[in-house]
Amino acid sequence: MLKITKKTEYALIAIRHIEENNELVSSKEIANKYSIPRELMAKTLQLMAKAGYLKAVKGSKGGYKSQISLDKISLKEFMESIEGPLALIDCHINDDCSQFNECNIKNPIKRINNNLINFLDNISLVEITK
Amino acid sequence: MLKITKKTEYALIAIRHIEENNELVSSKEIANKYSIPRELMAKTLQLMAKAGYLKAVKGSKGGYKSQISLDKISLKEFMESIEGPLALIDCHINDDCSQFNECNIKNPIKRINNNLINFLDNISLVEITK
DNA sequence: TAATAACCGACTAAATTAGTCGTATATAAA
DNA sequence: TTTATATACGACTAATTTAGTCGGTTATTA
Repeated sequence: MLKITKKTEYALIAIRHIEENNELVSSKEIANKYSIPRELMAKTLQLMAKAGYLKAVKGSKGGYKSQISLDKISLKEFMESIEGPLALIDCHINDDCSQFNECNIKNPIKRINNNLINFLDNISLVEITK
Repeated sequence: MLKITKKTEYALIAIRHIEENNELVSSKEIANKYSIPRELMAKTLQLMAKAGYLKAVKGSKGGYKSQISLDKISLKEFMESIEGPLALIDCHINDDCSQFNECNIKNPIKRINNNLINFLDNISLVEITK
């Protein structure tokens, strides 16, 4: 419960590593260094490139470099671009909960959810490098 | 990611319902009203009774009643008594992560995790009734 | 042209979460 | 004293989500 996924974890490890390297860094290199399955690391980096956080360079000697300022990105934004919208329970994303009408906690949970999102939105990615 | 479980959700629904009823309330009654599987609701209520939040009364005409003041319990405390210790990633609970030595985000994540726990510890269960 | 790296989708495996079932015990009422 | 109904509890199955793998393509360097 309340866990972050490995994908997100790997993404954070990668973004910190890349940020601390001026050179191009390959997925293989990161996977090796942190004992992360190669394919999974590769896929995650591709997601991050797609989201605009990284610049990808193909071919031999290729790899990734950072394309962002960590202090401009919130943890919330970063996580959502990797995993999709965050919500404590699903009815906050898709309104199709059959129990919805009777549910006596939807409003309180909604409120707490918003506060949580806000909490994550106030944490900048720079925090990861400290 | 970052979801709360149905068990926790059902527990919150139940605690609010019970709190707003002076009489004994049975698991069946709650399960019916909120379209929750009976057995699951029953099990969850048993957990809550074990944790001391509810008083259980056996037998026909039996059920549960509240044994706490919601404002005395934090969301963190409540969730943990139902689901066990909260942590964004497992290495914060059991120290046996094989990637631990190389991990470059363990400290930042630990910090963020503590802040999150703190956030939940500052929300009282009364919030659920508002 | 060989080696290497990003790219991408489909797939399988593992783990967690959700829900079920059977059986025992306690209590109230017919 | 029997029947109905409630909690108690552990073992089990089903469903969903998360983690990881595989095969093939494209781009670049040497």
